[in-house]
Amino acid sequence: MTRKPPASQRPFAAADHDHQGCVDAAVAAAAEICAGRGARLTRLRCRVLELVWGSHGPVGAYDILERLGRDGRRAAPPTVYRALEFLVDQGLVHRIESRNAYVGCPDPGKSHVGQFLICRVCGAAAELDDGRIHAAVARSARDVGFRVQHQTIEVMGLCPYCQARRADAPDDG
Amino acid sequence: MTRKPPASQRPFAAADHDHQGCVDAAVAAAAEICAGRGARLTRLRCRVLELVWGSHGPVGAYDILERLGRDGRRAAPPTVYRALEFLVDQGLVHRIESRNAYVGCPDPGKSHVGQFLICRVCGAAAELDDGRIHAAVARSARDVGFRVQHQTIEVMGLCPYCQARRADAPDDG
DNA sequence: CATAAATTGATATGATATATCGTTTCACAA
DNA sequence: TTGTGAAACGATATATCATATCAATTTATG
Repeated sequence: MTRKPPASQRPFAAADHDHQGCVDAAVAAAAEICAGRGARLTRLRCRVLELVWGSHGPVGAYDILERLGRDGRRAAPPTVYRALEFLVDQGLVHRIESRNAYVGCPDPGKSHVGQFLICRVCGAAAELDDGRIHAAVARSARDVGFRVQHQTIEVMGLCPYCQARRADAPDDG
Repeated sequence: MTRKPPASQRPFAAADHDHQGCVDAAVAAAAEICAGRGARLTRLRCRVLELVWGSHGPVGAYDILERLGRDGRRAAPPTVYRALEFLVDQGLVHRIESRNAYVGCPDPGKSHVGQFLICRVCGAAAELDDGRIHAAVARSARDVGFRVQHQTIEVMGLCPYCQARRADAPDDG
């Protein structure tokens, strides 16, 4: 379907990548998934998905609201939150709890509970789906008799590009 | 210092435990830690710590605010948030990102980045400090060139007691 | 005591999220 | 085509969580 390597091999996008391609791919994948489920990816929901994909970092609901307004579309908070709820339910978007924000899922057909690496400098997020992490959490929980329903794993730090940039200009901190 | 087993062996408290003992122990540990650091555990901060320890579950800042008010103490949001900031900085309290709430650290002398198991039914939280989880996350991040600064790991599910209770009355869901 | 620093009080506001109800759109059947 | 019910959306109001700012008070210390 695509010539790109799988998500696991390109967790962070380069600064000069073709981002419109990311948006288009996300919309196409979403359309296919929703069609297969009888879920309705309406114009509004599709537009919100595009806006979530405005960058590779988590985007706040009110940022999306403001950008919808720029479209000329009148919108209030519930409009955005309902669209986001739909997208999250369909696994097309993930909520980043530690940021109160939302990020597109790069592989919505597959992983629905991932781990997120978020760069403190550029804000980019990468989604991993590492079975070892999942298993380590599951095992540790089981050891204490806890039944896991959902894992929230969000890691803050520096992405490879921003590490390199910092090395170029070490006076920044 | 104490005859209780270590935190790793009692992650969830039984419903009928002596909770005042938990509060007293938390305050005593906090006093000792702050004294050792020259940090000031003022009356206000100590009271907020007690209120965070009002239960074993995460407590919202505005719940604390309301309870401070019941003391007869006039308080505004910044008062509570500043006290919480101090307590979090000292490692006496942790913020639960997925709940926008705060929970006491059961072992503040030791672990400062843990993993949290939170029961959806009773709200109780258990703090783990499992090196295997930490290591799995660190390794996975390193594999993609990400430099980890902070891990947020919050797991929702059912604690042992609520699992047992649900088994007793399976018609609840 | 005098002073500076830390802490707390008080007011205002920003940021995130949901409850509720009326209207529009859509799928589908008659 | 049109009627119908369900889903989606618009609109208003309000709830919930958090911080900026500056004044007053308390504390450590010379």
